[in-house]
Amino acid sequence: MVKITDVARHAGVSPSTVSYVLSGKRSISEETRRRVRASIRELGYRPHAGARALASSRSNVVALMLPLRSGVAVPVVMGFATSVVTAARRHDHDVLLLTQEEGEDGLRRVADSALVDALIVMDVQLRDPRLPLLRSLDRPSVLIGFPADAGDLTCIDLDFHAAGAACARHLAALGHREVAMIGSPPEVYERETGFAQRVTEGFAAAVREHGMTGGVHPCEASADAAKDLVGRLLAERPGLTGILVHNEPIVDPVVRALRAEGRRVPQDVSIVAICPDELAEHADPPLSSVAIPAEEVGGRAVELLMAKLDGEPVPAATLLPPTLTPRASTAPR
Amino acid sequence: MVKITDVARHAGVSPSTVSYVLSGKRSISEETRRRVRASIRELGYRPHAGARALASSRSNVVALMLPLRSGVAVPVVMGFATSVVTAARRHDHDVLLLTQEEGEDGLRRVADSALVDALIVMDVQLRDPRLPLLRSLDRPSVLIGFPADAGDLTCIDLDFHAAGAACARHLAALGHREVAMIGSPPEVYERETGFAQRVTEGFAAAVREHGMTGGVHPCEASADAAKDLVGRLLAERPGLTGILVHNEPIVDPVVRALRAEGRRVPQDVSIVAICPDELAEHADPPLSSVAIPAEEVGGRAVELLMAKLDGEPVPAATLLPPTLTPRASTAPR
DNA sequence: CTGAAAGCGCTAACAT
DNA sequence: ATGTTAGCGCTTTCAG
Repeated sequence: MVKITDVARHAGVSPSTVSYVLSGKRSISEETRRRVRASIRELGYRPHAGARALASSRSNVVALMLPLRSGVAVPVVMGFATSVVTAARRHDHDVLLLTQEEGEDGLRRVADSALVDALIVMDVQLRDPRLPLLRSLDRPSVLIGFPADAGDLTCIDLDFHAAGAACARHLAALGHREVAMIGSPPEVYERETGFAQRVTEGFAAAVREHGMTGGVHPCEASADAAKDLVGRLLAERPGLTGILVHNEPIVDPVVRALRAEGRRVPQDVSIVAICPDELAEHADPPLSSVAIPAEEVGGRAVELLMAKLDGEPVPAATLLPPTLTPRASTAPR
Repeated sequence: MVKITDVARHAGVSPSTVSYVLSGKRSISEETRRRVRASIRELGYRPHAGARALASSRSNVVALMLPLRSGVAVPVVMGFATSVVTAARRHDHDVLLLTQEEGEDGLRRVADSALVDALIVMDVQLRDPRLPLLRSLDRPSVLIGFPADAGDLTCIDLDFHAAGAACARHLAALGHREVAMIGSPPEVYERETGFAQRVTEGFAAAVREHGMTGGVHPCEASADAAKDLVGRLLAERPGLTGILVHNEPIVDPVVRALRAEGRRVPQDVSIVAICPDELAEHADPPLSSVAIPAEEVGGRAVELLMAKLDGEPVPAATLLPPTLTPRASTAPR
């Protein structure tokens, strides 16, 4: 194994000079830098990560804890993970993968053993048991999602309130007056991640603001429940022409239920969804939708983390503005 | 930070004794072990990962390189990743996540810097540029998938030949005599991962063996191409009653095309697919299928790696037997 | 069964 | 602008 002393000897300098050439932490003459760089290349030198971590108390690794639980869309998680890795590499960091299953112990383990310098935690619940732990760690962290009481923890996520509002506004702009939102199962609004609640609020506020009528209807994630609900909605509100669906598994069933009731999409009823792009694109018809910008969330989360590692102040909350992509499921009334 | 000397002092022993209690590399009296363990717990001691790696030249971290490219099913990749992490933890190892994008340089970087002890590489191509590199590294690795020339590299994957055969056998057992396989796009058979080729061979062999008739038809991954091909097949072979589809994106389109031609599934034509369970379950009707056992592949890959790290010999090739799950898309002729 | 002590390879004062 | 050197915290001979 090639070590720093080998490089130093080969370049005719001291080990510290090699170290400084690498870190750029002090000025080096052009000539010396050139020689050292050449030696490094020639010998194929790679600093030993462990030695470096020991001496500098920086591992240049960040932990990323991902959820397994169904309920979180797999493509979203993957997109998020890859963008975190890519962004981390831009800052010369690597990513250690943890599963939600490891929980607080896992986070404590990698933090206390100095395996990682910082942590990113995805799928944060409203009352997440990991929060007190993260607060107690001496290492910076970023949460994806907003817990009930974030305190001074750094959080980032799609602005779900704005997403709900954007969907209502989209329907309003198309001339719809009577709308409805088909939401997540009731229990999701009670515990879980809180974003569901925010969508309903944003939707309701925008409905009011644009002088439309319509409320929010939680719905179990089964095709039968969707069919029932759609039937009921149509019966009770004959003038209904626009629906926001925020309940991934029943996006398709809702459309099918409408057709079964003799309504065409989008000619008779327009549908907007908050769901992964993949789902929206492959639906029949392709759905106008707001997607979770997984790539951007991941990238930004890393930027926040790096700023914190550098001791820079960062905003406690970052809300990413939603983007509504119009597709074939919405039309003017 | 609590260090080993703190624990040693607290327990009234030497640092090396603490180390040996932790590693179990030499016998310790019951009494001493008890005291040391108590001190460790009481002080909340965690060995510094970097220091440990430096002293022992073992980081207890394995690299996992995952593909981003579309074409590899996202849920399969995720299932694989989580099973690798879970299995690695059972062996007291952590997992460093790399993206395919990082390529050979990424692998070299983490290996040469001693960041990782071993590597798992997914989505291995027939002629993969990473193979020579992996061979040249002084660290053990396991490949998911079989390249054209594996040499003595350790590989593991579903036995795709057996999978193709199992599907043909399933149709034969149901009494089908005229069958066909709708395969991947032609270019997949030329380069790429080689497994596509193996499916066709297994299918063809079993068709012959069971005295059935039927060939393999590559197909572009578009609904139109699927429709064309189904139309042609039905026209040319009026007696056709069984189809194996090995082309994820067009599984649904094939079923729809059959219906458009007036054939019911499974009453008129039986369909078997080689695709992720998720897709098969949600199809209409749910598809009899062989899935890639992502969980098992991940777990076994880690076991192989750990064996290699321990200097134990392992088989160069591991082929996991396929499991065909009968669902609603196949019926007796 | 346990201790003492020599590094592992690198960084960061401290010098000059 | 560069060199010298004292650790970083742990494992592992070497001794007993």
